[in-house]
Amino acid sequence: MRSARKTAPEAESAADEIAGPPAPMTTTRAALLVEGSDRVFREALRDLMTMASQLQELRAGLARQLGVSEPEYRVFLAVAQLQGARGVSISAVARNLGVSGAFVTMIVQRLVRVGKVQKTPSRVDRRGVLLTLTARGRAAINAFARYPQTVNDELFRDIDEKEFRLLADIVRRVVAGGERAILLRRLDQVGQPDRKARSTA
Amino acid sequence: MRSARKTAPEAESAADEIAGPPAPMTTTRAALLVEGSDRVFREALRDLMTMASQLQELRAGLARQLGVSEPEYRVFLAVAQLQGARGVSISAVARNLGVSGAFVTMIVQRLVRVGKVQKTPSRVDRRGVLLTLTARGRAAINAFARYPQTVNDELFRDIDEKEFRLLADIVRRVVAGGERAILLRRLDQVGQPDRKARSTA
DNA sequence: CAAAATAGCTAACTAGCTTCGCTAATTTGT
DNA sequence: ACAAATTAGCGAAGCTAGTTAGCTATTTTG
Repeated sequence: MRSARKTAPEAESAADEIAGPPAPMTTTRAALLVEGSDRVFREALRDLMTMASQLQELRAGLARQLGVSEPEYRVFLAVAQLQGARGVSISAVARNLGVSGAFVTMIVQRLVRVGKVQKTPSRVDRRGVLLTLTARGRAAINAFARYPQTVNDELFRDIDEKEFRLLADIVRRVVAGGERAILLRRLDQVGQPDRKARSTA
Repeated sequence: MRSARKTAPEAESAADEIAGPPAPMTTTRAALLVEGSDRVFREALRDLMTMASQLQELRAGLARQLGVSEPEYRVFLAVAQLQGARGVSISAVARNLGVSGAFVTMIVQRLVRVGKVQKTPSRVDRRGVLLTLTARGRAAINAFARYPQTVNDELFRDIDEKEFRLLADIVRRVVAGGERAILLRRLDQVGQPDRKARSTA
């Protein structure tokens, strides 16, 4: 993602600010409306999305610093975090990241090739494989630690403790709302005469 | 995106909860640490990411409801929102969405093919084109309006007005922090003697 | 009025991730 | 004990979202 808007707020030409058709509300909850308009709400939603892509971009930057692609970075961190004392399986990493096992397999191959991660066949299940960081991987992650720190510190520079806790709390509740909303959506869908029907089981 | 984590919090096997190596802090700001640990901070960051992908998933669901792909949906809404009285140019939509003009061109072609959007050559600039919703497009968006509403209402069901305003405010500041952080990162990069340059192409 | 900039288009390509189909090992039902 | 079903991992093929490069037609500008 290459920096969204530049600084050019010209949406039309430069002469008229015609509103066009009314455009329906995006929420009906009074608490989310400011002066009867959903404008602030839409902006907040957009900011949320912007923040999300910033976080992704920053993560991509950190990945580059470490010399790996973004998905490699995610898998690498997941292994670091989940390996415990014996190592972690491909499928556990896949579940943790919410991606397919086949994908983790591929990514891990690259990480092994560059010597950051190690695969040792599991002794208790000979189909399985246990992933651990190599010494080089651990060294990399330690040497690297200060970058996420500076990034995160800058990100939240203007947020004080009270705000942070509130943010954490609110976001947790919105995530819960998200789960509900997604579920609702699914149920709604089921009512429909089944379009696409395939896969997902 | 096919449903991330299910509900299975099993990361390893089921027997041990070994901690593994210490894992470096992800922030140094005291305001972000709870009891000297960055655990809450990391969780908040993860929640933020989760929320982002929920929003995306919900948007994808709305898109399907409308019978278009996700990027088509985004372009469609952007046109609806920016068209004003005369229509909006391809490049304005591209800027608004933060994607390349070429991409918008393609997406718009599909939307034109399915009759939701209209291209009329601009009379004042014969290179340009003005995008507007067709009658069918407008009808679609109106018939459709209640879906985003129910989704958004459910999403923020537990958030009251005060919290909403604070959230909007905090997020705005974090976005500003994100811009700073990204900039910093860029500057840092320039200082370095260009590592790797090639790789992965 | 020539040079540079701008709007849009097409084509070729990349990254990230999925599904499908396979093998080998494991678990389960009888 | 052993056939049937399941699970772990792998490779290949394919999909989607997006990009860049290069082109043409037009407009703006020194």
